[in-house]
Amino acid sequence: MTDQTSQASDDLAPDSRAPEAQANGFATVREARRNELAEDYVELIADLIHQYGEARPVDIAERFGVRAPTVTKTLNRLAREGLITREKYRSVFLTEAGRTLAQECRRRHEIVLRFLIRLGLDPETAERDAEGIEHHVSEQTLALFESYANRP
Amino acid sequence: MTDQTSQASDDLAPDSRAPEAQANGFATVREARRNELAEDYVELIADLIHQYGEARPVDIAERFGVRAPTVTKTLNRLAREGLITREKYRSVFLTEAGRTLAQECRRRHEIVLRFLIRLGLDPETAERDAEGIEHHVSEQTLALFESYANRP
DNA sequence: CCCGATTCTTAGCTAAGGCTAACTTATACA
DNA sequence: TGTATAAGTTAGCCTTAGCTAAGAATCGGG
Repeated sequence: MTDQTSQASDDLAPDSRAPEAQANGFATVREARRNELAEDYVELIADLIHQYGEARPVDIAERFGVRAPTVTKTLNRLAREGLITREKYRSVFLTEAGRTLAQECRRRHEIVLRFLIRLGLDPETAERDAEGIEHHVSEQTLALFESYANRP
Repeated sequence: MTDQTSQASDDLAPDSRAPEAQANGFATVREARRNELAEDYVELIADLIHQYGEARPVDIAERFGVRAPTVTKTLNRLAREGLITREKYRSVFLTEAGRTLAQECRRRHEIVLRFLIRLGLDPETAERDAEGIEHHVSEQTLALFESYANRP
């Protein structure tokens, strides 16, 4: 197995970072992936409380398009992680940590969404893509998105 | 529980789509999340073959920063799904489907990366963010990214 | 006030994606 | 050519995130 990188005129320039750097990158992505669902949940819970005054599992299930037991299980995890508080058979509340996280998520979501729309995307597609993208943008990227969206 | 949306002057405009539309959005995101790892693998395998002439599990493990048995297991899944072929204790090859997917991924990756760099991001952060973002951009967004990156 | 409908939880299944420990195969070099 | 080392696999564990089926709690209208 010989390294063709050093001598190659690589037409497509595949990822040229050292394996370790690349591994760190994937570690970041894996970490982000692990938090995505929690972030989606707190964001939605904040929205529901804002809209309806409370966040009920049944509404969470409907909005996410999953079944009730899935929601129960995930809410238990979020409670374990200190993002929400709850009592059996009652609706859900955010802890201070949960509220903070929700605000961060909302902020990122807004910036990504406004950016995509400003770029020329239709609002529906923008909303869909923002949902996926928001968990994977660094602060640096976010800053660039924001200034693009705010530009005259 | 009363709907405050209709009468509300919502300062932050939380997601105002109908629950069903929102559920479809999340279904899209969940679907994307399910394919992310497979896409990362075929993309890396293609890179390794391009760089070294073959893709060995040990190198895949190093680049992803995971252990060998994890790679074995995932490769088995990819083989089951028809994206790669392999024989025990040998390196990995892409099927036609795998090669096609790898090309798609590479294309998306390139466009997102060039876009982020063009936007002003430093190359390392751009690479990291691209890894996360590339799985969540629609064709429409990709087209906009591309024309932004290609603009004079 | 109570009974049916709704909501929520529990139990138990699947599959993915991590891990370690232990085993097998391949490789390379003395 | 034999054998130590490197590479790959297997077995078995954990967690997460889905699901269905079935049971428990809550709520509202008579």
